[in-house]
Formats: sequence, structure tokens, C-alpha cells
Amino acid sequence: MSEAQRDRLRKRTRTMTFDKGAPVFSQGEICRQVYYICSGIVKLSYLTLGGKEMIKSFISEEQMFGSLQSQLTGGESTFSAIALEPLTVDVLDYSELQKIIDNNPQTQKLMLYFFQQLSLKKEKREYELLCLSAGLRYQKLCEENPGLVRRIKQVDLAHYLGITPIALSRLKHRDL
Amino acid sequence: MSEAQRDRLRKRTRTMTFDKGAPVFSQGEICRQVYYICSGIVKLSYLTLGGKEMIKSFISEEQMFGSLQSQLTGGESTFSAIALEPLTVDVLDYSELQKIIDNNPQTQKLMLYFFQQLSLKKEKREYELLCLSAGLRYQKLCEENPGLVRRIKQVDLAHYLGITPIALSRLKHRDL
DNA sequence: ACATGTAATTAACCGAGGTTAATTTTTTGA
DNA sequence: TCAAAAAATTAACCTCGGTTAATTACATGT
Repeated sequence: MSEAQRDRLRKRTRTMTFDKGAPVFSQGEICRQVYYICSGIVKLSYLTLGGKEMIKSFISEEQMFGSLQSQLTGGESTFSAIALEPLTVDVLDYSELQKIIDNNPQTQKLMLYFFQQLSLKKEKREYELLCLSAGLRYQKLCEENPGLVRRIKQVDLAHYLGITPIALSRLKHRDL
Repeated sequence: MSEAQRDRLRKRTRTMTFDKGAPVFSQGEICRQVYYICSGIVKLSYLTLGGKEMIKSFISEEQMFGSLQSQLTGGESTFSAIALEPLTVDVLDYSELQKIIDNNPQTQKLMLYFFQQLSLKKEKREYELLCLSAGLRYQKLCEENPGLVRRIKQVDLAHYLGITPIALSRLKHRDL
């Protein structure tokens, strides 16, 4: 990306902060922004029909998030983004990004790369949900992302693993 | 895409056929091809540590498949692709596609679109695996893709839903 | 330091889905 | 059309995770 374009991007970017526990956007809203985390951590989570929470993923420093559904189809977000710690993000309209992409093959390549990586990441998650037991998923998470595990409450970890916090407590303490 | 490019693509494309039950590629192999299904249907499936099969997805006419893992990182495929019916596919090396993408913004846009849609699809699957019970997943599949359900054996449907064929039989016949 | 709210653990009970195995139904090919 | 193979169903039993609820440990702020 050229320096001029970087500048253009910077001008259109604004910084926002959120308190711990505050939603960045909520399930059912249309949210066309792209967020880049400067500090803090968010959970992306579904509220199920039965009123339970299930967590898609955690996003932390130097990572991006947003509602694909809103950005790509204009529809309502299927999930919420909630700050788990005091949060500072850089915010950009997806339409701005789109404009830059449209007349800049270099940026387009970046976006292509981003979505390829996202596809890979989602494929990995699909594998874990389909093929691993909750216990193995927890073990794997501890190995691959010990920092995250330390930073995040058990309720949220459990909902990420697809189980209840009670079940997580059980499998942590059961002899292996 | 220009007609000239279409021609170029056609020249580099070869047609292959597979018998019912034959693998197009197998878990652990490196497979850098892209496959476009002319007729037939394949399952993309994992063989788990415990020797059980879990199905990622079904791909049928006019859809594409391949190993992202191999194409993007050069690694071994994490899953197998197996024909569920006599299969005819058009095959293209990913590197060929890559070449065309690299010096053609229009194609790049197409690829970007493809990966965006793939990301959306995987996000939907993640939601279903996390938030819906096996019963609801089956119901949803029947509503959204009745053709697929008719075409595919229960063993495979069950492994796609993440349960055993016995459990699927049970929930089909239990009073609702 | 203490009190209050929040998080985590533990226990008792229940149900959905896994497992093995026997049985019936459907498909397939000679 | 009939026999053999493959697929689907059913039954009996078991395990893991869900639920409710009580208990303990941990934070937080004043």
C-alpha cells in the first residue's frame, strides 16, 4: 500500500473506546464498520433461541473484527461483539475500505489474503467442533493459546468450547 | 473475464471421472488442484484419531472444491474428498489459477468474492454446530436442502450432523 | 479489613447421544 | 426372481454433559 493511501485510510479512521462489558455492536443490528483492536479483547457471541450464549471467537490486540453478514450482504449481524476488558479500537467504514479495494489491486490482494486466512481459520474451527470432544478442545486451546486462557473467564471459555461452565470445571478437575 | 482468458483456462483444464466410492484426494496428501463438479457429488471428510469419519461438507454440481490447506500453505490436506456417485470433474492446477489472478484484477475480484462467500458459509456452519442441537440441525438441513437429504445415505448425513447413524435414525422416528 | 457481589466448584439427578449387537428393510446383481 | 450384501431400525446399557441448587473462593470498593 502506498504512503498516500495509508494517509487516506488514517484520515477516515476514528478511534473509539468501550468499557468492559459494553457491546461494540449487537446481534440484530446492521453494522458496516471494520474494527481493529489497539488494546483489549472482545468476544463475538450468539444469543441462542433458548437464551443461552455461545461464543464464536475471541479477538485481541492487532486483530480485526466486524459483521461479515452486514458488510457483504447488508443484513443484520448474526452475533454481538462485547468488550471483555477496557477496549480501544480503530474504526473504519467498510464502504471506505471497499472504495480503496476497488481501484487498487494491491489492496485487493491484501483483502483476498485476509479472507483466505479467515476461511482457513474457520475450517480449523469446524474441524475442532466436529471431531474433538470438549475435553480435547480445551486441552488444545490451553496448548495453543495459554495467554487467552489466562485472560478469559471460565464462563466465556466454556461457551467458546460449546459447553457449560459447570462442565468445564468438571473436566478441568477430573483426573486425566 | 475476457474470452481469451476463458480460452486459456479451458486449455489448462482437464476432465476426469471417478467411480462411486473412489477418493479424489485423501487426507494427508498434498493436493494443489481445484475441482469443478460437472456431475455427481462428493463428501469432504475427516478421519478422526478414533478412526471415525466426520463430514465437513457435501459438494455437488456446479460447485468447486479443493484443499485450502494445500493450496494456500502447501501443507497436506486435512481431509479426504470421496465420490458418493459416479463423478465427472474439471480439474485445474491452483498455480494456474494463481497466475491468472496475479495479473488480472477482474479475476482477483472473483476470487475475493469466492473466499468471502466461503467465509460466510463456514460462519453459518460454525453457528449451527455451536448453537443448534443435532435434531434442529437435521430439521434445518431437510428444509434448506431436501434434494441433498434424498440423495445422501444416512450414515453420511449423520456424520455431517456430527452424530452416529443410530442417533439419526432415533431422532427421525421419535415423536416431535 | 470487611462486606458485598461475582466466579468457580461440587453434588445429585436427568436426558441425549454413543456402543454393541440383533433384526428388519432395501438394494443389488446373478 | 431370488440370494447376498448393504443400509436402516430397534433394543439394552452406559457415559458425558446439562440442570438446579447449595457451597466455597475470589474480587471489588469503601
